[in-house]
Amino acid sequence: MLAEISFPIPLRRTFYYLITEEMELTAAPGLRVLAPLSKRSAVGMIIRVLPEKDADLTKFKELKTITRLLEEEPLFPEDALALADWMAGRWGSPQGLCLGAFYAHAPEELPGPWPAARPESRPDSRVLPGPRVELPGLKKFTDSLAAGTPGASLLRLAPMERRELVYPAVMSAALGGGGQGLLLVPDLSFIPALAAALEPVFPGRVCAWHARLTPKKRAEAWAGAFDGKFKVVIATRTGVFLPFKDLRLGLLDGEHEEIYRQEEAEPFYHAREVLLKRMQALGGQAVLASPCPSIESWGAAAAGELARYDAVAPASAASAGPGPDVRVLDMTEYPGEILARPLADSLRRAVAAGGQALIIAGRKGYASRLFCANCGWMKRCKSCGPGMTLVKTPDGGRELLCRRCGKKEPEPGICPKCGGKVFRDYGTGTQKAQEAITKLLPGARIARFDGDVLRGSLKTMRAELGNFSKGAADVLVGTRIALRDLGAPRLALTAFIDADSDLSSADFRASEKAFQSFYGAWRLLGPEGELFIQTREAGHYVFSRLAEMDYPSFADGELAARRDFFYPPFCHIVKARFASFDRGALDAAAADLLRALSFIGKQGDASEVLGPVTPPGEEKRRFHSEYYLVKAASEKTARLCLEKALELRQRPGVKYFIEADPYGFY
DNA sequence: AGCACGCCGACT
DNA sequence: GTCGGCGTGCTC
Repeated sequence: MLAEISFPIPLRRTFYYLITEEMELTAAPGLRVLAPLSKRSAVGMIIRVLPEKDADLTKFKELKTITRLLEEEPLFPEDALALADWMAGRWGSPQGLCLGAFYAHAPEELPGPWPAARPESRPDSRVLPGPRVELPGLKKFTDSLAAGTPGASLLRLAPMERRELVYPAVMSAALGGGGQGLLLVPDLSFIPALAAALEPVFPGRVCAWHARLTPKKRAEAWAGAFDGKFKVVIATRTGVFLPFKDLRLGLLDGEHEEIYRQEEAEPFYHAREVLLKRMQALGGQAVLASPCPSIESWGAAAAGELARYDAVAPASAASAGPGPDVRVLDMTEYPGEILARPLADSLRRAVAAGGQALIIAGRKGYASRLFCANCGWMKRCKSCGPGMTLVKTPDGGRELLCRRCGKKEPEPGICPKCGGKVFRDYGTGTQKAQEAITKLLPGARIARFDGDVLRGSLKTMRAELGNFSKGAADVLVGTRIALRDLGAPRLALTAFIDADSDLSSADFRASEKAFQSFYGAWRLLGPEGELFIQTREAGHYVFSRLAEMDYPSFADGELAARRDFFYPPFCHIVKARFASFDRGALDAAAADLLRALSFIGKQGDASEVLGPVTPPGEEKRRFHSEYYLVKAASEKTARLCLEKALELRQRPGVKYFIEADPYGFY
């Protein structure tokens, strides 16, 4: 007999090995094996056991034999093989690496009495009731969890979250009948407080999992989750692959956070999707929680795929209470000003009163939008919405570019609204903002936090932020990154100098991210605080319900826009980028791709191929690069496109970058 | 990913 | 004359 083995190596193929007669009794898919591979020994996983006659062995000369089986029963009660296959198709990484994510941290020798110690779990008398939480809507949700019906839900949290109260209540309700819970968090810094909050409910059985564990702690955590010693594991992204004896609840905190997407190294995946798939395979419960859910999840809830619960007071009641004030400033009314008058006045007042302010400027290196100097009219992209950017053409001319879809148009000579002939560009980076504030507040202490400081050194960066938090500066000028790393100060004022730089970015998620930034900035304010947002697009729906921090209104509007412009969750995007010094080879590679994707658009759905897009500024280089985007109407079509793009025979001298669900397009 | 092979530069 | 840089190729 043969075993087909998958190894955690970046190869898109599996290997056949002989198994001994002794192994034949227990060898089965899902078991790890030790086997000679090349000139070393490697751990892999059996994906199939088959008779020799069923395998095509003509391509190689020698069959090796498996050294030994590492266990007698699969590590994962759910089908890890099926999950890995799904991951591989969904994000295009080799199946072996996807499967490897599940067992990469497993010790070669499994701990304890095993597999005997895997009894059915029973209601657990050691689970104590969770804390009492008075949040409208939460009781209904915890009751539904306690009923134990398998399914997935979206839990929208109150603006002031109170996760340390809500999550213990959720875990207690879901696990009272037995089983284990997994709590995934965006960052390891969230773990200690949540662990402390969960400890009273599951005394001695709360465990942490993250990348910085020492090898010993790591082995303990892995084994404790595996054999059921731990009731709840609080983990960062990679925790989604941990083994559990009896996983009943997977709870994803801050489900909108981009950190859940693994894009730096293979295997590529999104922990949110893996968790949903895994809990579905287990027949357990999945909960996605966030005060401002991703539009993907919002859409899934609207489509009935997720049950939505709102653990918040109704918007009307929330806006009636005292809270930070939100003011959207229409910059067409303040032509030429970096800080509009109302913002300048408030800023001066706030700092004079001893308060601190955070000023968010536009991104560095951001190419600004073009608008009419007379009436403020701005050229927008017809097919996807955002303001267009002025760029130089290879022959030295100028044209307008949509940074989102790559559409190009000639530069307008005359404003279609007022007939004006003078156009100006608009956009303010941190440096310009700092100068303006220095001028406005001559005596103030101003700190800066942006890409330049970041690149300087990690220490400088920490120092700047730390000093500001300690009150050593009155004003912090930074980019959006500053929001993420600032602790929890009680600010008197925060302001977005150029909110449009976020809205017009290359990413179709721009509005969603912008709202999340506004929300994040708003949370940093003290009760009397003020949030200012300067924009030339005051009519944009992102601002319409901002005053009440009314996320559902925004999300409904954004979802409608995604439907109109055919963006996720209504389509699946596959991006294929080619790079080469050889123009001809690059063109040939692109032609290969278009040939392979020629079925797109012929099936009567809305699927389409966009491109080629040349990243701006690269037109004249000796080194060529361009990309195509497939907007596929279904996940199935997207998988097919991804598969075909990955199967392309690679032309020499051309680099291929194939990606599912690209976040930024450049 | 490992691991080996192999082909050029700079060192005891 | 060897040590060692990392480009290339292979793994049942």
